[in-house]
Amino acid sequence: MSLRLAFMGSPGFAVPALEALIAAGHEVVCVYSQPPRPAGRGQQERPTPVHAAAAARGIEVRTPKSLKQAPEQEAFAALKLDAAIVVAYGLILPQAILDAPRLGCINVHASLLPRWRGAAPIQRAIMAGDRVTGVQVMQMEAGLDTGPVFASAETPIAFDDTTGALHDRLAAMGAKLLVETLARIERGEAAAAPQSEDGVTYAHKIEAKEARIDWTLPAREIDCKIRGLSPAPGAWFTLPDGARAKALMSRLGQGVGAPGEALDDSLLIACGDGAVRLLRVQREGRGVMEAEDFLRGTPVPEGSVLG
RNA sequence: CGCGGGGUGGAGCAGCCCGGUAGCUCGUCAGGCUCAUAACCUGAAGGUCGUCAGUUCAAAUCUGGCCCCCGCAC
Repeated sequence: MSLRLAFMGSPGFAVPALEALIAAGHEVVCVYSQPPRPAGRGQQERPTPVHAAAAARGIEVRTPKSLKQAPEQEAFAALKLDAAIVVAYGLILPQAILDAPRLGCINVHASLLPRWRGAAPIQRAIMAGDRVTGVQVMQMEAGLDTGPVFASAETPIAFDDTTGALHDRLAAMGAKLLVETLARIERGEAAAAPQSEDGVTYAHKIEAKEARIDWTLPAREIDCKIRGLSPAPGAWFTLPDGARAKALMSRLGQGVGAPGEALDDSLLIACGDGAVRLLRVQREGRGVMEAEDFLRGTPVPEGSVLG
């Protein structure tokens, strides 16, 4: 059995889902993704990861800036889909789009709803110190990640998890769960349960200014922020010489000192409460490296203070 | 052409401004010391200095092109 589908997604997180659908034998007739925009160093236009993956497989890619206009909605309806699979697409889907496919629009979301509805569920879960998270497959509604849930899968968040690691794990889990759930829906065996009305939280997009480390905060929070913002955008601070650096991995440590003060020669840094040991660091202009390597080029002796 | 930093033995860096026989920390290998060690001592191996071309008696160092990596902004 196979369904006639459109896939709507943009970042790397969505690529495994697209590939899994194809591998499962579904007919992905069209892929929607955010339009290429000048971005990054050099301001070159870059297609999204989903766009690139779809193009590489010869699938038609559409990149409308909005789906609110009638022509786009008509073009979508003309696909005569069984369902549209939406994974981190980044555009609001008007009711006309949600209603067009026979089975509606089905979404893969990287959190245990209703916790962390919104744009950055993986980062927010780690930053908040959650012990567990997961992926869910749900029926889309007009509201932001409010639809009833078909299926979910959980995974614990380890003390050394980063957004990067969790992202890859959840992307794979989501792809698998999506294919399994789609099969059940196809057989008419799937039931979607409404989300709880309690425990709703929103995973707001990560803003540049919150990536700076405030050493007066408790070590626990700083550790979670470092891992939650790793590898991108990366929690940053300033070195004694004024250069900027990112902390990509850390571990809670023990010690007391003025916020930002190095308590030994190995990047044990005092926070407002407790201390964190920085395990992976990147100085501006240089590559990411383990603390041991970093310190060989940029010593941070006990007593020096980070900003 | 958005702004900027960088490519030097396996790793991280210095040397470049003021051309002249490649340095530091670590790692590796061998030997020594030690009850023992990731500690200490001695010795060794290992580098076309990203790449192409130019200037020069001489280029890691000066000039130009190209490739790659990264920070900021977006």
